[in-house]
Amino acid sequence: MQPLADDGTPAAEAVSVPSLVSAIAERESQTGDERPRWVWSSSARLYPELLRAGVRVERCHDLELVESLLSGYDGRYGESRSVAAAWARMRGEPVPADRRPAAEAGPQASLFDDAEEDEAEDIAQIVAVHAEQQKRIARVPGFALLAAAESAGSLIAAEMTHAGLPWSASAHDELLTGMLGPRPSGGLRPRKLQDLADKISAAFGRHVNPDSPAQIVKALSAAGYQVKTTRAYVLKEIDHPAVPLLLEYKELSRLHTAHGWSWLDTWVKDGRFRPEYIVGGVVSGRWATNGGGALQIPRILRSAVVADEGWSLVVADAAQLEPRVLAALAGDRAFADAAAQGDLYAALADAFTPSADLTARDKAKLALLSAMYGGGTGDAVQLLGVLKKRFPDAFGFVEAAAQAGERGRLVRSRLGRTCPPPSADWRELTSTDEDTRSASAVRSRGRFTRNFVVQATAADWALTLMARLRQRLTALGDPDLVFFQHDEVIVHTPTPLADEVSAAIEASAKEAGRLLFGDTPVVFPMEAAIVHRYSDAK
DNA sequence: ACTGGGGGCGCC
DNA sequence: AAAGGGCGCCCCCAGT
Repeated sequence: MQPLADDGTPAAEAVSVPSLVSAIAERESQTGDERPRWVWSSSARLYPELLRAGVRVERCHDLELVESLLSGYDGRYGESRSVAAAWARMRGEPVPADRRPAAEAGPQASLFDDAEEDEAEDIAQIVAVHAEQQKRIARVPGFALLAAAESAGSLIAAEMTHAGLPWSASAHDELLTGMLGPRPSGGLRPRKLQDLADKISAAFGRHVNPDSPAQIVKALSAAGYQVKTTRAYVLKEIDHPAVPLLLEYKELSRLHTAHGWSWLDTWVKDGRFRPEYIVGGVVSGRWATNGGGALQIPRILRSAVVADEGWSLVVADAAQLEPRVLAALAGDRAFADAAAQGDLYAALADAFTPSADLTARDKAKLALLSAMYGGGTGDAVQLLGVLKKRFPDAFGFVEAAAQAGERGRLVRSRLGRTCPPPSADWRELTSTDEDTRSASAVRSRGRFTRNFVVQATAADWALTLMARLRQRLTALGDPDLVFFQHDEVIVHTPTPLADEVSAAIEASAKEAGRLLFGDTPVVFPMEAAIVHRYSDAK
């Protein structure tokens, strides 16, 4: 493994060093311009080992992530993004198979110790692929920022795993015990769940496993209620004594299975929750996680996220991010004026008439969500009409994205992240003659591209925010980014620095807006709460 | 015994 | 007329 320090010299010379970790540490300990942008194949594979050795790097260029972005832009999705594959493609040679299947190419693989093995990266390939990527990046406005932000994200992801989210196992355990009863031994249900299961069977007058939707459907049918699914919102409409028990069972059962004691045993060590974040794991640019369900932590468990003594959590989320992104993207003057306000939905409310069950603000929110997600049943049809009339450019922007999708075309985020092309199956389903083509497949693709432009640009914004914030936090010293969930961040900081962290977050949010959209009236408020427990925010 | 699709639901 | 974006994780259950 031979990362290349790209310090501006056109042809870098290869230098052998006795210890790569030490060599990187030494360069990073220098000041200002002496610190390079490290060009390497993958932060996910290489950076954790550096962090364990106590070395942080300021900047990098992650060749694999950038290769994914570039090939996606060219409409080639899912092809191998390894340096060797990129090298072969640029020379028109046969693309070698990945050495390791994607599933094994995780960050646990270490490349520092076996530079002589076949894992060794060829520095000539790295130089050439990097140069080629630079050329491709320069052709697309915004892509330089996207590549830099994605690469910064790859550093942040590894650093967040390294730092871990402060997690109180005892608070978590107490919460579970309070809600479920004492921790059961073996594979038994906790007492509270078993009680509910017994009562559910009693209410139906027959044995019913509440974990089995099929059994619930049958039991309800026997009781005279025909349902197709047993989702909570369907059950809520049914007047049967088993229903409240089932709803309570579902909620507690989910807590137990997804974030119960076994989760605690598996994921929390030494007061830290360390999920593995997957940068670029979602096509829209959102992150995914591998194991731990880090992006689906139930709100109730936020009381287990507790700062260390003398430290605080600075919790901040972007308010109404996606509609603001739409406003900035669409350049709709009237809509952007509303998005210049602290409460965008309230600012739109005067376009809507309140009804018995919905305020004008509720209606504005519903109309916007429908426009961005492709919904629009019942009431929303009329609300969408209002949106179309009052904010034609904003409405037209998402409509155009939907139409592009329905025609099989690609759409992109502000910075150029591109949606995957439709599958061969989709082309087959939608390209046949009028009688047999699948209208639902066409519409489904339209909903996807309609949402993509907004969700992916929101991800552009969030990633840019994170990159800027990371730089500001480095200047402050001790504060650690410890959590990132789409439009929300948590920083763990010595309490005396908390105000400065808050200011850094707000400044970074403003800066992200400027970097993406330039001079726009749209604001991106991101107000931070300084708390000891996550649950105390908001 | 294992696997993969589907149901259901947590988060945004 | 109806039409609801993106994920990860658990369990069930049918197929092998």
